[in-house]
Amino acid sequence: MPENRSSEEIDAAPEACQRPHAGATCSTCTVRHTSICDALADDEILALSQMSRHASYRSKQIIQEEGQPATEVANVVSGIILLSRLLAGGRRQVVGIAMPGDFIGLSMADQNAFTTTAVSEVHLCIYPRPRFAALIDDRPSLLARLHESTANELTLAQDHMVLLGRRTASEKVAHFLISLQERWTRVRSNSPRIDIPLTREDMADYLGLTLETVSRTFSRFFREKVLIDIPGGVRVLDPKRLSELARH
Amino acid sequence: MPENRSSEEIDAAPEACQRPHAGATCSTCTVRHTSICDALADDEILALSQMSRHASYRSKQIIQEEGQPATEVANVVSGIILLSRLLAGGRRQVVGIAMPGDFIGLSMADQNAFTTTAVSEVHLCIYPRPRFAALIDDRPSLLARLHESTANELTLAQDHMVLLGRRTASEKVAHFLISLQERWTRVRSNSPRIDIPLTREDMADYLGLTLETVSRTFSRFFREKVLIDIPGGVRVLDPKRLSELARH
DNA sequence: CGTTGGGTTGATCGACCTCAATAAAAGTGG
DNA sequence: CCACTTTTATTGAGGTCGATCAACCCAACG
Repeated sequence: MPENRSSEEIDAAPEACQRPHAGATCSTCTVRHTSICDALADDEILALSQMSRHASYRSKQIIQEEGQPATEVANVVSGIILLSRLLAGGRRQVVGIAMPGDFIGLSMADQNAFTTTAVSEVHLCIYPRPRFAALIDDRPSLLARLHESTANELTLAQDHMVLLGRRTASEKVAHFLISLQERWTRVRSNSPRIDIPLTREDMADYLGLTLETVSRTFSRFFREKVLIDIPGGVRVLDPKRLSELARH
Repeated sequence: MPENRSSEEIDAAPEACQRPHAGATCSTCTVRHTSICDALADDEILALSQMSRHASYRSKQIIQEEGQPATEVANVVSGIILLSRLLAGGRRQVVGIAMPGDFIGLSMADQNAFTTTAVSEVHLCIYPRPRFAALIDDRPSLLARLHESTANELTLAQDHMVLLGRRTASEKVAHFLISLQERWTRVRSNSPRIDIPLTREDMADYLGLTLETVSRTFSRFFREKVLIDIPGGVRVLDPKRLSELARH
């Protein structure tokens, strides 16, 4: 059974290393220019960094829970986070995957719209929501950036609706792998290697499938030499064939 | 065969009645306070109305096409619009339904992310994108309202992902009917009558089903006295049973 | 070592799709 | 207003993709 801890704010659990910090870290931040922070001038960054705290999460740890009051918002500094919703009968749908540079709490709603779960070691840069909201009111450029991110997220959501509603299992898996690869290249360099920190079940819940179907689809891709299995992910052998399978 | 006209901007076709107009209409606009215009003071409304034009569309008419440059944004004044994406093999996924008060072009992207199609007589209030963008830059309150709408749209998109990925056919249809009813009550008064201007195929493409499955599901709901068939829509006989079927 | 979480694979089942025929509406033009 | 076409809806028969149920493997770990 998973740990399944409840928390009314972004998790400040003993096992989640946290360090309030003042100032200097933003200048060395690895997502400084890929996150919404990029919209801010140096003096504004200072204001932001002064209200921030950092926290780490272990894999499988729940960060925020659906329906709970949202007291904080955060930037993902490293690691991968699943955004999911629960349904009657234990059914789960993963509605998004957050990666380094992504912002958690785009909508600035006062209730969490989804559960956030770490699927690898995760580092967050966390801001109190009221103070972040105040900063937004002051800084239209930050709001513009926030809106840009939200609009981008909406486009991704629409892509995913198409995937969930109208694609076959193998199209889903192939498409997932390609989009994961693209998102990795935005963080690291491009590579035929795709790291997959998600379990088969996580992927199934993202793709609207069962874990068995995901497993079978991977097996078939291995058998057909489209991919090879490597620890912690896959390596793409036949990128052309993979994108044909994804049918974009 | 449908008319299938191509258009690089919001349709100014001869059959789409259009009238540029100055000023006075906003004060009598039926969606004045349910649209993003609500964020604006009277003098700003004046500025907005001076850049606007109105246009009407007949049912089945394509308003904008996916991938085309987006030169205009618009408010829905009346009628219903489907936002859809096309996929290889003629597959279509409806990613959203716009109703009176909704804004088309939330993301302010320069390419249309989807095709917009009228499914009833539609009236739009249209603004040139560059001038609307300039107004946003001037007016943080408008940007805030735009962001709010986009965030709201994102939440709806996440709901829909759950529906597409994890609900059964009858849950999908029941859920669709309830959400349609809820959205109608935001425009009109609450009623057991639900107007459905969409065809079975439109609904199928929205719900990730085939039109036959949608038809069969309706037939079953009629047979089980959950709904009765009325011209142009349905009447809910057993609201309790309907929401059970939707399994919130 | 046993235990536990994750993965694979097989056998079977069923929800939904596909194909097809028919009916009912809704336009369209004489 | 009535034939005629076109669009939309219904219903059936049969097929299939992915789900379900279940057994087993493997690696990590206390």
